[in-house]
Amino acid sequence: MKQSSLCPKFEKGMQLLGKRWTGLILYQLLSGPQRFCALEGALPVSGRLLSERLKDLEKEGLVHRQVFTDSAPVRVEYSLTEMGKALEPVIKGIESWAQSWIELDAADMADHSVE
Amino acid sequence: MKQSSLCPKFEKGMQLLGKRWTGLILYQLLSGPQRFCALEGALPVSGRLLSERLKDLEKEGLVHRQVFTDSAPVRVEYSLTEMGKALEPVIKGIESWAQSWIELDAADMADHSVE
DNA sequence: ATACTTACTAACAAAAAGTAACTACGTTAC
DNA sequence: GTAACGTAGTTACTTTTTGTTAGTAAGTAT
Repeated sequence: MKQSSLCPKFEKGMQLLGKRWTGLILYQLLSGPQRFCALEGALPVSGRLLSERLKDLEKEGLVHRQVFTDSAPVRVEYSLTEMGKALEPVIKGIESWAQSWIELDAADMADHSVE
Repeated sequence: MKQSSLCPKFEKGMQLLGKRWTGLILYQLLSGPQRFCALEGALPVSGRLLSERLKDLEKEGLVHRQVFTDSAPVRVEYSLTEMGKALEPVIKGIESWAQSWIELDAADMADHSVE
């Protein structure tokens, strides 16, 4: 293992956001608490990975998981904690950066059609 | 492949930043143009991946690659383009978020010592 | 009883990352 | 002159992470 001269907090934060899907999941949750299947439907991520990422995010304190047993079938709602909400300006920043600078090529367009 | 309802530009941007090391490489380059070996030394990333990421970032237009043949051994300097520099507030935002919210556990500390 | 829903988990194949050794090319040391 | 060194990578191989598909448990609707 190599040593780095970076601030370990920053490095850990980047490692978190630098995992596939994490950013998009947080972005989805910015619009309010959502259920597992809603996230699964909104993002091109499989249930397995979504479950894994949500578990990570819960463990790190960015996301809160609440189970509703009253209604059936059981609902599970995910929402942002204070820590998660604190990332809003960053995520919005990425969004507006992408709007200004990213251009799409044929491959990207293809990714957005159904197979 | 699944379809997503997200803005494809945002999704592409997130996919870019959501790759391992991309964020840290850009962070390093914020402090000025740097050579390959400087980046390799500053980050806990191997030459193989660093080379791969820099190639990606160059292709996407975030990073500029300049070869100096005058001096020997040949130097190669990487620097941020306008597009790359435009990410500065985002990266700084992640940095200050991490400072405020991330806490380190034993595992993270271990990652920062030499093996 | 059977099919359906939600929220997962298990098993396996494919892709990406990690590691170590190697190349090319000119430079300097002996 | 040749052996070792430094830079900027690349190749070959292993391990880890993702992606895909199918299956589970608990309750509901028909």
